[in-house]
Amino acid sequence: MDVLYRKGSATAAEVLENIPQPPSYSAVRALLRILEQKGHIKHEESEGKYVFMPTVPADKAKRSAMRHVVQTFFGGSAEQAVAALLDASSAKLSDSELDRLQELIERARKGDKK
Amino acid sequence: MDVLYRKGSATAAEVLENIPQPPSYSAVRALLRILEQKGHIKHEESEGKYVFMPTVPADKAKRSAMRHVVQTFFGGSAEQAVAALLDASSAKLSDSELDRLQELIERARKGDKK
DNA sequence: GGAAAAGTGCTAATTTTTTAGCAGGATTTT
DNA sequence: AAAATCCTGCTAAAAAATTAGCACTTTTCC
Repeated sequence: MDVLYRKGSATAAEVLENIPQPPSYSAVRALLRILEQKGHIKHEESEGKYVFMPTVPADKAKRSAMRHVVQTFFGGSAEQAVAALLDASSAKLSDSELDRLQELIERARKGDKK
Repeated sequence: MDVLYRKGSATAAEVLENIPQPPSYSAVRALLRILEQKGHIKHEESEGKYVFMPTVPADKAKRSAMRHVVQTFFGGSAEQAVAALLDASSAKLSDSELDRLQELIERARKGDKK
């Protein structure tokens, strides 16, 4: 699933390539079949290949994943989660990115008009 | 693992209680044994019970989990991740929390002195 | 102190995953 | 167009996870 969300979609071979300690090609195909049975992914045919993709749209999945991490590791505190995020990648954030974040917070403060 | 990180530590029975669609008690015990074999958790004995806890300290696990989500769902962009976080829980953030976040960003901007 | 309850260690059977490998169809290459 | 390659569908075997359940020890309760 991670591979599919990272890439958006992928063939069985691509999924295999993107797994760290890869199982066999057979196992990947079997897994993709099971995931499809369970409704987590679907596939389309393109040039004779099957291209797999998640059934749950990326937005939903993002929120869900975030919520899960915040719940599991930060006791539900978004503040602490953001702090960890900034801390873990502070070097990578440019000034302009920080500017945009400031603005986001301002917007969150003023109202919840999405 | 999620249960253990959420609660810090737990007995087999507690783990079972905290799993949504719980498997059997036997399965939980077997799983805990396997996780211990693999080195992901350890246990201490307390009043005759085994109390299980993660071997990887919470800090490390937090960062790792965050990095993983940011990589998988936000293409490595911490900014987008923060945005999603704020968006998903904007209603829940108090003014004082937002204040602290502003300050965190300021600190991230000025220097990386941890 | 003794009975009941709760917890672990173990075993064996069932179910699920993982694996290898082959037949057949489609694509690509030459 | 023939050959080679790639990919799916399938089957069968091996490996791993899940389950139930019993013996034994430790706690708890009366």
